[in-house]
Amino acid sequence: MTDDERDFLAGYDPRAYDPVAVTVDVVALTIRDGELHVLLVRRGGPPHAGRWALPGGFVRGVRDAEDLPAAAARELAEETGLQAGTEALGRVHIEQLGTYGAPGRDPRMRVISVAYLAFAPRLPDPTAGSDAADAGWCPVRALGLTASGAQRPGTTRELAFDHAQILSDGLERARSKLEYTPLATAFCAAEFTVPELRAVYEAVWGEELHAGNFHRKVLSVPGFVESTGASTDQGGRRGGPRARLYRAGDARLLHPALLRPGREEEVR
Amino acid sequence: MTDDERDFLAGYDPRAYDPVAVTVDVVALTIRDGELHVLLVRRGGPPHAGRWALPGGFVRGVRDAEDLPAAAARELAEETGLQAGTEALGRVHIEQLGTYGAPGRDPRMRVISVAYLAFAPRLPDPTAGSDAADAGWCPVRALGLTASGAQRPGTTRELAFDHAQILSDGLERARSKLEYTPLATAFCAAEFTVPELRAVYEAVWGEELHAGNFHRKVLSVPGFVESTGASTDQGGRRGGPRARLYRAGDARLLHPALLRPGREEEVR
DNA sequence: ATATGTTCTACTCAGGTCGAGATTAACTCA
DNA sequence: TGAGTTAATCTCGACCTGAGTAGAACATAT
Repeated sequence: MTDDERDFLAGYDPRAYDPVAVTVDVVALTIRDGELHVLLVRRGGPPHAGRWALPGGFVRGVRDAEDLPAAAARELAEETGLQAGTEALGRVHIEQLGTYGAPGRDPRMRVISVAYLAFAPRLPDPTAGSDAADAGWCPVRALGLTASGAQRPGTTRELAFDHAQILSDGLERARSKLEYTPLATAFCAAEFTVPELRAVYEAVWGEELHAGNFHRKVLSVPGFVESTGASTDQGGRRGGPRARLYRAGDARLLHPALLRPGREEEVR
Repeated sequence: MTDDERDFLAGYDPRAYDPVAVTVDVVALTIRDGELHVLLVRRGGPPHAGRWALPGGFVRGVRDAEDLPAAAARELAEETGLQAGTEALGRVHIEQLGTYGAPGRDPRMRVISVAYLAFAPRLPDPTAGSDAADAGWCPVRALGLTASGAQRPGTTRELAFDHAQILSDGLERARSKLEYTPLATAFCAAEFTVPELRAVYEAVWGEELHAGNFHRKVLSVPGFVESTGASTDQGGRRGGPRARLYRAGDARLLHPALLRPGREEEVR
């Protein structure tokens, strides 16, 4: 049977072809207490029972056929207990991350996973209203991810399947997108201060930034933030003047970009 | 039936679940006669008979299970007549572009396509040795793509399915990657001159660059190119001194980046 | 109330990069 | 031989960056 004949058959009866399952997995990131967190669910049954995994599920193919971003939004809504169409879910930014389909990544069968990346302001705890056995926001730092996408040995929360690699790719994407898009505003409330925005960058990049230069650059990028004219009611927790309030501007790209410091170690 | 029960069944017998087919499509780009070209095949049968499409095919799921990048390389090799493992194919850069799975994008059934992007130096014409009815390198400019990814009405070569959108995404990825990676060297021969490298940037970006500034920036980026010490045998076609020869360096990221000019029109 | 420390915002300064143009040398073609 | 073309280098002003400083506003402790 040639490829053409096989493709022809598969075009009209996929059951005659090799069975492949498609899932959607979500890397949902948020910031809690100044630290970056990812949404994880604990697997109830085999394989990898008891391990933590990214929320996900099979794509509905024909009945209730849904687009891939819609499937990702549905998975996120199911795990976080947020109702679709809610204003809180509407502020969530969702984008495609990549597709993972290495043979053997799921021991049961051939599974191809389309991974999505979601950014959101602080979301509620997913303990209530979720159909997963256990779910929660986990500090990314506690997962012991290395630069190559593997987990350091001895990590308490071992991720299932190749989810450590997917999460690592998602983190790199998020760190990179903060540089040249106004994505950081998706982590903030509707109105925010420049120091709050700086805290987002510091949490995602994992390093402290120069407050003065950050302030100057954010305000100099056209369309990044726009002033509301108001200020915070009180000063900072440990003193300082009241910060001015801003909301997200209409720019989709930051120019000039806010580049990460310490990128001297070019990958060779 | 709840989602959990359905997932359980699908985990062990995918035929009990909604049928979804997975294909791999390839956006193969090369430069011929100073212009950017994409590899297209003409569809023999319905749907979209007679239209041009990106080369692609179904993923082998269980028998001869192959990884997604391997499937993309296989599709490219089949259409171009290049043998796998050849040195010419080894110089081809392949990366994942994105996954397209909107319901109805293929009228026959639910098809989810994982798109790959391939860059290569000038490859042979795919007329011989290919199993497709017709295949060839098409100038990207002739397809009349708009910024939003659609084709201008009246274009002679109308692309099948959502392949105009996929190609448009691939072009934007390629243009962007030239900025901060040494990808342009993948379009060149093993040894090349700075003007040849500049011609690659001009072909992909579609605009002329300042020769002097380009020269200075390429040589100032550490690890981008390294000198061979040799020069070309003859000067340019229409005169001029002999250009020095370089080969690709070991950098994976360009710092500082070579940004596109005229990006003032930030997307708002 | 006063003192002390913290934080937001604004400003300055040296160094580097960028775009645009000019210049010199090398080469082809008529 | 002369004209035109091109590679490679240099100059110059505008702009951006990181680092540091300074002042004003605010919370907290004494």
